[in-house]
Amino acid sequence: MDSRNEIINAACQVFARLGFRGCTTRRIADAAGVNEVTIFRQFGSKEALIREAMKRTHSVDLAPLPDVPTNPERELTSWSESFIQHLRLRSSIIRKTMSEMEERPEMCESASYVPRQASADLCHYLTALKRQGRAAEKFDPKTAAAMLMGAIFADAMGRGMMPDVYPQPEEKAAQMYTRLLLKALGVENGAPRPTTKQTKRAKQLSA
Amino acid sequence: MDSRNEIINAACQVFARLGFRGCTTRRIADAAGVNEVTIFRQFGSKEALIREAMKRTHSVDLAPLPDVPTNPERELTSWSESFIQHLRLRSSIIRKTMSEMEERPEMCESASYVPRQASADLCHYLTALKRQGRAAEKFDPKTAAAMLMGAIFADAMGRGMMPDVYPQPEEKAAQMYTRLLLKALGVENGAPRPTTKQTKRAKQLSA
DNA sequence: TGTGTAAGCAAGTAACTACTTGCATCCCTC
DNA sequence: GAGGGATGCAAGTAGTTACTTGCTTACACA
Repeated sequence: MDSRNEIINAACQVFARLGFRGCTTRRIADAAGVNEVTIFRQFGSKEALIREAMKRTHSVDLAPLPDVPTNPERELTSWSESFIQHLRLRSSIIRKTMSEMEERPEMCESASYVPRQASADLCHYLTALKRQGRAAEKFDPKTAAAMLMGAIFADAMGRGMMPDVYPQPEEKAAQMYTRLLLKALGVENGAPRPTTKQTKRAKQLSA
Repeated sequence: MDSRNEIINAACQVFARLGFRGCTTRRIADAAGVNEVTIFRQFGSKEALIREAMKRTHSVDLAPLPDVPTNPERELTSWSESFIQHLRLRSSIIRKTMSEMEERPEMCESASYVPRQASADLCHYLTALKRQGRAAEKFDPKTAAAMLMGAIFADAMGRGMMPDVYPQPEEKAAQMYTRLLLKALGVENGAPRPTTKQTKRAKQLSA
């Protein structure tokens, strides 16, 4: 039962390098150190194998974002950093998947799980930030989330190809995007700004 | 000499749909309404044909951005809109190119021309904006440019796959990203804010 | 009217593709 | 030690791939 795992891992690697058409059963077998026939005995067909391999690579858990923001810059920065790292580690396979998706729409479901989850988490956090009255500017959480995630995604996909287009140093990029976003939202790192409701309470407290 | 053009166009279409490995000479010939042998007589090899086809698809001129900003919101929004439209029209071929690039690095040069140009134009504009003293916040032009372009790029690539993750309506997305960026930079649409140098002159003038 | 050039067509090459079959070998378990 | 399941190996199938060759047709130009 171990060869099964090795085959799936090998399939992931070869797929990331060469895409669906390029990852032939022979190449997968070579990479797995296994006879080509074993693949067909284990999975029935190349398509079934790739389906399993994709299911595995795309089921990942993201770093969580707190339900109640306390330090937006720190919390968002560390989320952004873990997200960009996730994308960078998988940039090859993500590129391949995005390119195959039109031809093989069944890949879409598993592949879109992570970005959907990330977007939902981020939107939820930004909405909480807004409700806390910490944002000086009006903004649409979905647009803001798409902006930050888009910047991170493009960086992870494009930096290898055009390093001079993206901010330096690479390790600070996620932080820089995050800070820029927080400025757009008018979020400072101090205590929540009073909302109209909170104002009375705040005044009473300070009196 | 006309069949040459039709072959190149067909090659672009088939490549956009199926990528390098999927765009077989037979399929290209069918799409061009031409005998397969003609391809080899005209271009010598499939690789040479694809090279020419890529050269053609990636040589595009972008909407210009003025050297001297006057109305940042209007100017940047219309630039963003033309950029996102450019990417949307070519999303299939861009996805394919990005996915093939690791395997065929020679594609990189022609494919990276447009985003490099766009980044340079945008950086130049944002730097001018800064020098004019119109930005209330300090910012790194390259980071800001990467952020806006990243948001636009991710939208153009990802909306088809996950429409609910991106801001609605689609036609306003570029504008929304642009506005968010301008807020991050602290740019208002009025006259340039005085810089320290300009302050004296401004005071003299107003006195 | 003759000539050159671009194209079509039919056929064929060698390599590769996913996938199958038959048989030998291993190791685990009863 | 016998049986069974997983694996390896050699061979083969039918289809596809890029690319070639030889011959024919069509049109343009002189």
